[in-house]
Amino acid sequence: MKDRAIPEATIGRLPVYLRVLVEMAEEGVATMSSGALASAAGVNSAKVRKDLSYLGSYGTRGVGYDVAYLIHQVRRELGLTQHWPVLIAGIGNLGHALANYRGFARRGFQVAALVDASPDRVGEAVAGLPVEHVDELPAIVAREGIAIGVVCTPASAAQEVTDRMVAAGIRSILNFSSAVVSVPEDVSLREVDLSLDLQILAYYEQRKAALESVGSGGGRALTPVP
Amino acid sequence: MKDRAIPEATIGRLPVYLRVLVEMAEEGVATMSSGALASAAGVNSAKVRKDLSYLGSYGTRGVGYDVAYLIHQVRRELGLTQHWPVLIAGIGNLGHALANYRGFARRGFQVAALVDASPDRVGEAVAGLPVEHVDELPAIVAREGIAIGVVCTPASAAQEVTDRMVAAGIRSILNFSSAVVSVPEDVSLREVDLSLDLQILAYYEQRKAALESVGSGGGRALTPVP
DNA sequence: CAGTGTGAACCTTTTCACAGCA
DNA sequence: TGCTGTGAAAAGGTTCACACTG
Repeated sequence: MKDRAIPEATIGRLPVYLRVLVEMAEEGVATMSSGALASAAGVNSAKVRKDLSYLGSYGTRGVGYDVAYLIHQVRRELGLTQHWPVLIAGIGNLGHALANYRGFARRGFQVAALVDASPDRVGEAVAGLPVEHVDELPAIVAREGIAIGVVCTPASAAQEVTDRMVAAGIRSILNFSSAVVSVPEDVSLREVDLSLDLQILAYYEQRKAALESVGSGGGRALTPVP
Repeated sequence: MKDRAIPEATIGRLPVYLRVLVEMAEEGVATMSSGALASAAGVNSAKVRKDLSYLGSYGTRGVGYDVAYLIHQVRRELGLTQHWPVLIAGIGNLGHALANYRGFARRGFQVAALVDASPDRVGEAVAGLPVEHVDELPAIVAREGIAIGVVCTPASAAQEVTDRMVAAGIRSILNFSSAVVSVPEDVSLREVDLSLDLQILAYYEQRKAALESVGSGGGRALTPVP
């Protein structure tokens, strides 16, 4: 291990390792080698070792890593030893689904409040929580100690609701709306586009189809490509 | 522009550019510079130019890019000029939300079939489609010409339903279940973990909190870090 | 002796900087 | 003059390979 700077790429993989480790712990596995963890996480073992070495030297040569201890260390590094109250804005289809999603709570993210701009939805109960009006944001953030805001509104409302979140003191925002929004420099923002990976799959699918038609019917026969 | 190999990093950004371009086209913008596109997409302009140069030389020096023409080129490259019938497996909260998600259809991905393993759900109509039984997969894939399968089942069922999709001839799979699944080499697979970005935000949030406590109450005062 | 931890080599991606064109 | 297209430099990330250790 070295200094305090963990590469971004590693941070992005820690949640994956954590999921595997927790699963293994539940199955009673006490110890795991980098190779085993790698194949369960879908990466290679050198990467696992390098990633984990940024957290410290928590492995045992000739044996592997203690699963329970490593879970603790990864959680600590990611900041998952504390609870993070989350607010969801925009209770449409997706907001609904996320409010009910078990995976959040399981990882320490408690959905603590829901807001929407439509008076029709305000008052409705979703996932055991009342939908409140977006005008209440500052009060809700203070009341629940909201740390992270999740934007599930239509694209047209995304920037406005983001601005309101920032004004209410939220400094980490996860944006599911398909609109690019901007935030002040001290606010963390991540954009998730549900159709992005579908588009990437389409690219590779098209590519496969192109290769095949060359190989079979199309032009001259060619060596099939990896 | 050079040969036929577009870097993966670029492929991942093309959908973002496309979204911006379509939005601009709708607002009547005819021409856009790399700088304008960059700031709307949240990247820098050199990256935009390099990315677009892989598609060909479609810009005009001193002017910028023709929005409509560029949209066409990006769509062509991503394979979005054709339609891709999509099947969703696992009609829980998330499956429901995705079945109703407008963003898919808008980008050429028609949700053409829904399957579930629970007899309770089979027959139910969701988003105007009947939920069918997962046993019907081969018939459905043939009938609808399914190109892409989306896994929204609980983690425990993910590998099985994936195997069934592969057996039925699907060769592109998008996995929303929080389980790592494996597929044969000729099948494309992408994993989306909805709580991953939340965990990454937690990491940075924790970091900000740590820096602050050092700056104010904690130890010696320190220069605040970017 | 199996498996970690890590420098060093390698590859990919980003950024710079500027020549060249509309 | 303003903005593209692109080599070349820099940064970042991955993989190799092996010394070292429980």
